[in-house]
Amino acid sequence: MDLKVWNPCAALTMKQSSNVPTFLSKMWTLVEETHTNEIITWKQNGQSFLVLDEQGFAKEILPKYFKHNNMANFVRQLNMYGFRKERDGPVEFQHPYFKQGQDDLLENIKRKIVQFIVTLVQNNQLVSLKHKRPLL
Amino acid sequence: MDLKVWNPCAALTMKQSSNVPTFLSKMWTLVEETHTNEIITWKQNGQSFLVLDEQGFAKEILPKYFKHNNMANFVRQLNMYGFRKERDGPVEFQHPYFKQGQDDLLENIKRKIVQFIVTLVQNNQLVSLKHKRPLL
Amino acid sequence: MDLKVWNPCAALTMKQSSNVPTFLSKMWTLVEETHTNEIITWKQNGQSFLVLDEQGFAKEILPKYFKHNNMANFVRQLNMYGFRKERDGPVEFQHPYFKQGQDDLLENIKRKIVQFIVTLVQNNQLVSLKHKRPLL
DNA sequence: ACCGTTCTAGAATATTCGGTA
DNA sequence: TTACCGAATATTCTAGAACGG
Repeated sequence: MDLKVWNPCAALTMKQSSNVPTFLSKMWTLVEETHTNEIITWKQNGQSFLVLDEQGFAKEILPKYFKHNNMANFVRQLNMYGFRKERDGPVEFQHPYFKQGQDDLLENIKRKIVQFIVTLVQNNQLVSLKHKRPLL
Repeated sequence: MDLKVWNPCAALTMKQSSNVPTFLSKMWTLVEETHTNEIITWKQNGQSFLVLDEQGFAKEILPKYFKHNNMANFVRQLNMYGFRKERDGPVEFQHPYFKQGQDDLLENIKRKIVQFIVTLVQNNQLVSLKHKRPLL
Repeated sequence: MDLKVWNPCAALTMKQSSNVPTFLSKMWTLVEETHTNEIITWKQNGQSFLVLDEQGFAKEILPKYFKHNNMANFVRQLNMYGFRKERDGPVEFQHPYFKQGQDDLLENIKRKIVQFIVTLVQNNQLVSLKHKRPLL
């Protein structure tokens, strides 16, 4: 098996101290990066981002930020955070709170929770056993 | 072995992020296209569309939008969405919500569901086992 | 807009007239192909297959047999037919009836059906309305 | 308790083949 | 005969689930 060089410490342009999950701040950073615009970049209007070179993105960009080099894993995370893919066409994802130049919106993006737990919580059937309080 | 060139990435005039199925937005787009009016075009009143050159449509237009080049497949989709063919005359299809210049009507067109499931649901014999609720 | 070349008509070494689904016969054929052994090939024991060059497989092999060029779509089909991925290591999938040189075993591989329908059928709650018979 | 990685499955539409009214 | 439909597989996008950190 080949030797992969992980570099999860690529310089982030936004401070990691905020309450924004690591995935979101890393992803926002790598889309903002201008010297990789041939691979991944904002769409013209800055309302979504494009992956122009899926191969290069998976093998060169991803391992610089995450512990893997698979596009499928990246997409799984995108969906976990509510991003949607543009159908038919080049790889394009969007989220109402993921926009060019506005990293302050990222904190509005919430990671999805396991659905059957959400339902139970909504039905007041599930509480935190540790702190004895509702979860949502 | 023959080499077929599919190019399903023809530019769409509608946003794909809408809730309109891909087939409808693609089809509406290709009928609207003016530079292919010799092959497929709106009827004079804009209430239905005509396929003037079936061969050209199948072999040149279809593979630009879909992953096939068969007229029969296209017609199957039309029927799935409730389009009806005009008897007697050139190839002409119509649907009450498919009109020239009005892509906002497309969202009213509903795709048919597998019939035996529809019937069972109407008889209240089919529920989603996952969510414990009727499917329709 | 980019131009993609689909060639779903690559010569098959097994006759398509059998009752084996297209996906299985195509996949068995492309694994058997010796001139692409650098990209995809049988494991030494012939009990599973390896994808050695995922990038090349997705962009060069897949579109020669199927109407897409995405690894994810290929994996979805594999799972639909019951193939399992080998954890930890290079891309390796296996199925008890998918073995080197034995295309006669392929007919034992069954495609999965939507699960909630399977359950209903097993409970004798779902029949074909057309032919008035159980569906399985 | 939450996030990240991985593999598999759900669900809707799309393509194909063949049958029926 | 022709238009339409049934049903299975194929393609696409998203979610479930297990596990570890």
